[in-house]
Amino acid sequence: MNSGTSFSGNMTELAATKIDVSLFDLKHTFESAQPLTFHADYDGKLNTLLYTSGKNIINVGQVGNTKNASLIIVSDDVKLAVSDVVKRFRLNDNMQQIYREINTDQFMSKAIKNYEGMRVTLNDPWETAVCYIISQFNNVKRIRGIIKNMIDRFGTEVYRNGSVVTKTFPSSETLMNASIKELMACGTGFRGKYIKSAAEYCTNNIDLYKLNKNKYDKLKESLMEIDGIGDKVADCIILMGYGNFNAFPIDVWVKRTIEKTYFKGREKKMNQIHEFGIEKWGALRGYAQQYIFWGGRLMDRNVNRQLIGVYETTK
DNA sequence: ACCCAGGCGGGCG
DNA sequence: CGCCCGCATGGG
Repeated sequence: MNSGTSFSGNMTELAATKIDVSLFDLKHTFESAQPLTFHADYDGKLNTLLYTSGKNIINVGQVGNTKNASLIIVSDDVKLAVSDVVKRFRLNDNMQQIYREINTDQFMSKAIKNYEGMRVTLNDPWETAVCYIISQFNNVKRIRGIIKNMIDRFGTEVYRNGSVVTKTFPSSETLMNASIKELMACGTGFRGKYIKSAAEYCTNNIDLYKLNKNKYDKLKESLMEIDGIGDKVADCIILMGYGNFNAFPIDVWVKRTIEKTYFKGREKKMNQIHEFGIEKWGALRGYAQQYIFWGGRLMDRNVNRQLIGVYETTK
C-alpha cells in the first residue's frame, strides 16, 4: 500500500493508487462465476474491471504475475475505493495458509496450481441472493446474460463526468415493483416469480443486512425462508454474500467432481458429501469448494467450453 | 432433435 | 423425513 500518484482523466482528476498483493489473480477470480463476475464490467483483454460501490465508481487493473501482483485502483475517492477492493477481494486473507490447509491431495494441488490467486469474493447479500436464485437449473453463460439484462432494464445509471459509465444492481424495492412478465423478459424463465417474491420478502419481512454472518445454522435457516432459496443457493449466499466459509455449496459440478475424485465415481447422497467436506476441509471448506467447483469443471475433458462461458479475451 | 445447466417447491409415500 | 417430478430458456 503506497504511492499516491494521480493522473488526468477525461475532464476531472481521478486519483490512482497502486497496492501490492501476493497470490492474487483478477482473471481467475472474475471468470469463476461469482456474483461480482456475473454482472461487473470486466475487460479480459486489458485485465481491468469497472464496478461501483455506492456512488463510487472504481476501476481496478492487475499488473504483474499472480505471486507478485499489483492492483492499480482508479477512482474519484481512491481511499474509499482501496478499502472496498480490499474487502470485496478479501485481500487480507492469508492465502499461503489457506492453500496449506485446503491442499489436501493431488486433485486440490492441481486445482490450486491451475487457478492460483483465485479469490472467494465478498459481495452484497441481496445481489448475491438474486444471482444464485437465477443460477438454479441454469448455466453460467446464461446466468451472466440474465443478470446483465436485469441491470440494463432495472439498474440505476451511474455517471462520471456527465456520462453514464455503468448501472448499479437493482434493489429489492425496485424488483419488488417489477412485474413477473418484465422479469421474465430478462430471460429469468420460471425463476421470475421467485425473484419477485424474494424481493418482496427482503423488503418487508427480513433485513439481509442485519443477519449474523457468523451463525451459520441460523443464517441458513433465515435465508431458506425466502422463496427460491434452498440448501444450495443458501450456501452460495452465505459463502459469497456473507463470507462465512462454513458454507459448502454442492452443485452438479461439485457433486460430480467429488464423487469422481474421492469415491471412484460412485454416487453419494447430498448429506454424505456435506459431511465429506467438513471432514476433509474443515473450517475452510467454503474456500476449498470454489477450487473444487472451478477446477473440477475445467479439468473435465468432456466439459463444454461454451457452457463455461468464460469471458472473451481475444476480440 | 436431444441434452444439459452453480436447484427448488410441491406432492406423495 | 426422503424421493420424484415439472419447470423456462438457450446453446452445443
